[in-house]
Amino acid sequence: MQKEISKIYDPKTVEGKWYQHWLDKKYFKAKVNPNKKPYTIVIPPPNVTSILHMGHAFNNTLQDIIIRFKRKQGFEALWLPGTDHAGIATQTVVERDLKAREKKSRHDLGREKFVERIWEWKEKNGSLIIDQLKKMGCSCDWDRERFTMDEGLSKAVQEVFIRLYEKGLIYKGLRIVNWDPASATALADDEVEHKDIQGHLYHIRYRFKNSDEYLVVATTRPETLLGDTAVAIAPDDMEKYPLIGKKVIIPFVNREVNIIVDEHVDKDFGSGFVKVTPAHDPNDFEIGIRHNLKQVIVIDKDGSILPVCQVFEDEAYHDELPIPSSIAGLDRFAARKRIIDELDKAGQLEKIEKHAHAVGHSYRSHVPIEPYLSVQWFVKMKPFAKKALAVVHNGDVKFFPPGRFEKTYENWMINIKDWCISRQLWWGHRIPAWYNENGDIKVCLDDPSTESEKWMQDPDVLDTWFSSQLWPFSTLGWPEDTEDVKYFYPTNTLVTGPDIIFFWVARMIISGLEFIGDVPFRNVYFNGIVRDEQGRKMSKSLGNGIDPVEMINDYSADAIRFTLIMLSSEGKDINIGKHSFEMGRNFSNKIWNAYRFLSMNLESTDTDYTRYAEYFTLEDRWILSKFNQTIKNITENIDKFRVNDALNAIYHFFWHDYCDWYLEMIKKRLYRPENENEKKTALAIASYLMKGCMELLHPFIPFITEEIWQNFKGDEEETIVRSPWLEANEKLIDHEADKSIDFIQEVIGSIRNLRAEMNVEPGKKINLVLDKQSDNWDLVKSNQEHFTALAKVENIIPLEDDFIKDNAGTLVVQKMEFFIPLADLIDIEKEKQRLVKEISRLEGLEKSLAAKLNNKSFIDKAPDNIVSKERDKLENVRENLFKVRTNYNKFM
RNA sequence: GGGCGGUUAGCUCAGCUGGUUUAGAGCACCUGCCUUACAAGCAGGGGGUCAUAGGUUCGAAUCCUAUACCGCCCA
Repeated sequence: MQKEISKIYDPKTVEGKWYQHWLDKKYFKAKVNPNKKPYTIVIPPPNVTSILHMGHAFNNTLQDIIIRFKRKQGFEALWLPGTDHAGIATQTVVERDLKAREKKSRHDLGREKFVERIWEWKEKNGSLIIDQLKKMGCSCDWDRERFTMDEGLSKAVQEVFIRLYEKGLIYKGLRIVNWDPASATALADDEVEHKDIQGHLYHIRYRFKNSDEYLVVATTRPETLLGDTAVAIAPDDMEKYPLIGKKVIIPFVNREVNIIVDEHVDKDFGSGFVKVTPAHDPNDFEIGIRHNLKQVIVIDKDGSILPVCQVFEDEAYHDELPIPSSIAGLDRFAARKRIIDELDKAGQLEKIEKHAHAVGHSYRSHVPIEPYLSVQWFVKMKPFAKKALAVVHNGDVKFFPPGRFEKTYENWMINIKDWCISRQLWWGHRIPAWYNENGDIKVCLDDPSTESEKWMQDPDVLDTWFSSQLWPFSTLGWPEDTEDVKYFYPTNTLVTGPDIIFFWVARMIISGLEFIGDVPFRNVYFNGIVRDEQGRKMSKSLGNGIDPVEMINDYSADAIRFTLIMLSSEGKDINIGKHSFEMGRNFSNKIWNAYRFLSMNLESTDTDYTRYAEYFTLEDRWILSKFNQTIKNITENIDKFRVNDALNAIYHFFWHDYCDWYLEMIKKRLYRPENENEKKTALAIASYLMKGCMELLHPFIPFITEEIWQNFKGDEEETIVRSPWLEANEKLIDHEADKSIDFIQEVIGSIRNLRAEMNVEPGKKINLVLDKQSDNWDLVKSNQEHFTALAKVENIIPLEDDFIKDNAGTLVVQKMEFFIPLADLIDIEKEKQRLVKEISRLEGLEKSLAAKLNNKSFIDKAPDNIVSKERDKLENVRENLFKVRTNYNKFM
C-alpha cells in the first residue's frame, strides 16, 4: 500500500470521525435477541447539572472497556445511559441563575413557573455531560438514554411509593430530621457528613426556682436553651438524686423545668447535668418521648431564631411562647454569640472550654445540619435488610475488589434506620399523597378531588435517591411488563464509586429484590477516586481539578483512557497530573509508528499467517506463543475486573515483545530476504499481530485501534467494534521457543552491556567467539542474523585452542561462555571492574543458595521439587562463577 | 470510640495460592545514540536493610500479633 504517513499520530482527525461513524451505523444498539446472551450495564447517571470531571472519565472508561469487551465476545451488550435530576443541586443552580440574571427568588416566580424554568434549563444544559461522554468514546446505546424525571421513570416512582404505602412500609411522622437550612429541606441520615470541629463547651448556670443557688449544665449549643424542657442527670449519679423533681429556671425565657433522670446522660460529661431540648437534638427527642416532655421549636427553617417558640405536645401544635426580642430573628450562630454575651453579663456563664466534636454538615450545601422537628415521610427499612444481606453473603451479588466493601455494606444493613424520603423542594417527583380539609390522607396516582370534595397534593417531593434506586429496571420500562426487563434484567455489572454504596448500591439491591424479585446486578465494581499529584481530592475550591475535555483536546481521548487505566489498580485511588497523559499519547504514537513501519513494507494486507506455517522461524513461533499467552492473560483479567493488569499485559506485549524484539528481528527478512516466502511469512505474522493487538487494545483505546484495524480488515469485516474477541490458540503456545528467545535476548543484552561499558562505538562491528561443543552453539549460530541486527555482531566464530583471551571481553550466560575480541579497544581495568561486579553478584547468590542447601531442615522439610530446583540453581551459579573467575584471573 | 484499607526505588504503584524475587514496572535521573517505524524514540546504567518490633515456618515483601504513621467510612 506504500503511502506517506505522518511520523506523529494525529488523533484529532481520527476520533470524531470514527465516533460519528459508529453512531451512524448503530453499532452500540442493543435489542432483545433470543439468540444471544445479554450483557447489561446501566450507567451511574450523572447529575444533569454536572460537567465531566476526571472521576466520570475514569468510571465511564471502565464501563466502556467492559461493555466493548463483552460486545466483542458476542454478548448482546447493552450500556444504558442517562442522567439524574439531582433535586437539591439542580434547584440550587437554577435558583442562583435566576437571582443573577433577574434578581428574583423562586418564590417570586411561584412553584409552577419555577419548575418550568428548571425544565428549560435542563433542555438547554442537560446534554452537556452526555456530549462529553461521547467525546470519551463511550459506547452507550444512546437511543435508550433516560432521565430520572422521564414520564416512565416517574411512573415507576409513583408506583413504588404507592405499593410501599399500601404495604405499610411508608409512613408519615413527626420526627427529628436532619435539616439543611441553606436548602431549606430535610435530608436522610446518610446525606449528612460528620466533620470534626474545634468548638466550645459552654458551662451555663441554671438557677433553682426561688433560690440564688444554681446548677451548671454543659452544652455545645447554648442557643437551643430557649427550647429546653428539662434538665437531666444520669441514673448512676447518686449524688444528684436529691435534686430530682426540683425545678430550675431557663435563662432568657424564664420557664421553669424539672430535673429528671435519664439513661442517656453520662455523669462524667461536663457537670453531669444535661439540658434537654427535644425539638432540636435527636437524643433529647428520645429523652422527651420517654418523659413525655413538650417539644419547643425555637429555630426556623432558615436557621434563624423564631420570633416565638412553637410548642408541640403529643404530635400536635399547642402553643406559642415569646422569645426575647434581642435574640429573635438572629441567625443561629449569631444567636449563640449573643446568648453567651448576655449570660456572661448576667453572671450566668461559668466557663468556656475548648471542645472538639463532630458536627453534621449537609453533603450538598455543606452548612451545619440543624436537627429539626418536623413531619416527614419515611420508609421502614428493617424489613428489607435480611434479604439484601443474604444476596451479598451468598454471592448473588459480588463485590469487586473482593473482600473490601462487604463489611461496610453489612454494617449499614444491620444498623439500618428508617429512610426520610420527603424533601421540601420543588424539583423532583411530587409525593402522590392527597389531603382533604379534615386532614385525611389518600395515597394514589391521580387527584381524587370531586366537585364536592377538594383534595390537595402533598407539596413535597421525593429524595432523588428514591428514584435512582429504581434505575436498573425503571430504565428498562418497569412497571410495564416489558421484554427488555425480562431480557436485560438483572444487569451484569455496576461500576461505581464506593462513596455511594449506601445511597445507591444498597438501595438498588433492596428495591430490585422487592419489586422484581431478583438482584439488580451480579457484580459491583468499585472504582477508586481520581486525585491530584499530591493525592488530594480534586475540587473546585482547591482549583486542582483537571478538565478531561481540555486533556482530550491536548492529548486525545485514547490517551486519557489509556493513562487512567494504566495508573489505576483494582479499586485504588489514582494520583494524576496533567503531564501524566503524555504516557497515553506516547503509546498511541508508538502504535502509530509500528503501523507506519509495516505500511512502508507491505505489499498486501494479508494477515493469514497460517498458510506460511512451514516457513516459521524461531522468532515467529516465539511471538505467536507470547501473543496467545497475552490473549489468555487479558481475557482472564478483564473478567476479574483487573482491567489494569489486562492493559499492562497487552501494553508490554505490544511495546516490548512485538516492537522492541519481533519487528527488529524481522527487518532482515523484510529488507534483505533470501526468498519471497521468508518475507511474506514475516509480513503476514507482523500484520496479523498488528491487527490482533488492535483487537485486544480496542476496549481500552477504541479510536486509534479502529483507525489502524481498518487497514487490515478482511473484505467481509466491517468494524473492530463488533469483530469477534480473539481466543487463545493453545497449540501456538510454545515454551521451547520462549526459552530459546529468552536465551538469545539475554546474550544480546549482555553483549550490549559489554559494548556500552567498554565504550565500543555504536556502529563498530564485533565478533562473537564461543565453543562449538557447548549446548547452545546451534541456537546461536542459526540465529546469527539477530546478533548482527541487534548487537552488531559480524561473525560467530568457533573457539579454537590458540584463541588468545587476553584481548577479549568475556560473558557467561546460562553457563555458556562468550568471547568478544576487542584487540586494542579493550580497557583491561574496565573489563576487570565489570567482571568483579559480576563475580560479587554471583557470589552473593551462591552464598545464599549454599546456606539454604546446607540447612538440614530445609532438605528434610521442603518439598522435593523445591530442593532439587535450588540444587540446580546452585550448580548453575557455581559453573557461571567458575567461568567468570577464570576469565578474571587471566588478567592477574 | 467502631470498621476497613494502606505503608515496597526520588515519585506513582505491581508483586494474586509463602519457594525461578539479594524484589518488578512506568515516570524521573545518569551515559551513549537523529541506527532507512518511532528523539512522543532506541540502547545501556545507577537507585530499595519491602514502616517498626516480635512471632509462625526449613524458608516471609507475602501469613499472625503488637506499635507508629497515613487515608476512607460509620457513630
